[in-house]
Amino acid sequence: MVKEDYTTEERILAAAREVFHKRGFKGARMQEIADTAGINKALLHYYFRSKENLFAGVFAEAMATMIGTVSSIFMGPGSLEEKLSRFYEYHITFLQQNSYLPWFIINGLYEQPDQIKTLITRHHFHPEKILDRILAQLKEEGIEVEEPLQLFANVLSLSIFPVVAKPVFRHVFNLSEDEMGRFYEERKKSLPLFVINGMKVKKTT
Amino acid sequence: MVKEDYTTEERILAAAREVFHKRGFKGARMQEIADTAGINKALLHYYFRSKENLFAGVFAEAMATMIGTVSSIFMGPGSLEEKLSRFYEYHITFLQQNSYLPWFIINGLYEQPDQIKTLITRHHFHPEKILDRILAQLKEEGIEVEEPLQLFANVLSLSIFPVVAKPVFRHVFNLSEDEMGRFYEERKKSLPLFVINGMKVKKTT
DNA sequence: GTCTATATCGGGATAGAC
DNA sequence: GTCTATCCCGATATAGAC
Repeated sequence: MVKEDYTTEERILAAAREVFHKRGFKGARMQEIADTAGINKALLHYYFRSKENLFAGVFAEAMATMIGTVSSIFMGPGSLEEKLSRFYEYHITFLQQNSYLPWFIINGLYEQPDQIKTLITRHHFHPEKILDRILAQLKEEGIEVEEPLQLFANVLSLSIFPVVAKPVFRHVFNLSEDEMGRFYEERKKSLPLFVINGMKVKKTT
Repeated sequence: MVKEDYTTEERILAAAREVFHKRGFKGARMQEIADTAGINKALLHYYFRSKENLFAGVFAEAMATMIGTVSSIFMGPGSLEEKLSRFYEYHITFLQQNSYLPWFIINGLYEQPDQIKTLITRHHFHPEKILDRILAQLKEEGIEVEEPLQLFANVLSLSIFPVVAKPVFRHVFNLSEDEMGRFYEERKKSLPLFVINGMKVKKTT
């Protein structure tokens, strides 16, 4: 699972990433991380003083990766529809390859709220600024979004939730891995239009 | 937190529900459940042999509740639009009052997949049959849904995810409890139209 | 049925040899 | 830098008195 020709520290981090993503903070065992890295527990504590330390690194990386994939497409050029197409194509593919990531992040915020909040602040994650820039860009294109936060929530819910809830879907509808794969492929195609159409007609309250 | 005039067993179950919902299986401590119920640890094991037993009851109940709220509205009368309106009004309100529930269910399936699958089977939960009946009903109303599973995923993602990800939203956008409340109120109103419009135009592939 | 006290074990962390 | 052996706490579970 973990390649041979990396430094010990790199192998530990790779192992920690794998185990934490799969099991969350409380579920992860230092023993399993050590085994995955092909070393022993003592060495974990030699490189990283505590489980918290090890987790912090993995979580910050996960957060940065997630924010990166969400923002990268929208910061580029193109109309909203083009961006949504590229976004869902890119983001759902990414999520399929990292299906534990959103669960890991949400779970982290439930399990270790204070620690995580400190991390978010320390690492200067500012997704709200990215949203602002996206909105400004849309405004230039003549698209005025009434409720940015709602749109933001809608766009992300539609891609992230079905990946997080994958075990529920798989089991409840008794789907194979292949069928789940087709399900996600279909979503990449149908979601952009779904969102665009949903936005178009505004309610007069 | 837990009323006085219930039987000990009821008080234990109420306490277990509260603690498991908040902390998940691994995060929950038998001590905390005992304290919440106003008794001691030994008595937990007298009524329920193990932590697993206690969890099983709570999880089955959560599953049933969740499926119940999702299906109840759609099984009733009315057009799809009416149902969506009532559904989101009812479901998001329910989720606000039980914000740990979806996280608890998803988390349970990540933490204890085998145990949970057994539970789902044993308790005869069949949400896919409910979906079938809803689709049949829609067909009678002249509404043909091309991809039922996609629609199902879309409808649920939009209500559940923003509640599960509440801690992320709150922290990232620095929102107060009141602001989150208004955010959810706004969703109840805007989502039905968002979904209806999203469905209307079909892509010609 | 309910309690106090205790057994038992898993898991994070440390000591110390090499 | 890496290992073995061990400490020690926290948590589930049980024994046994009342």
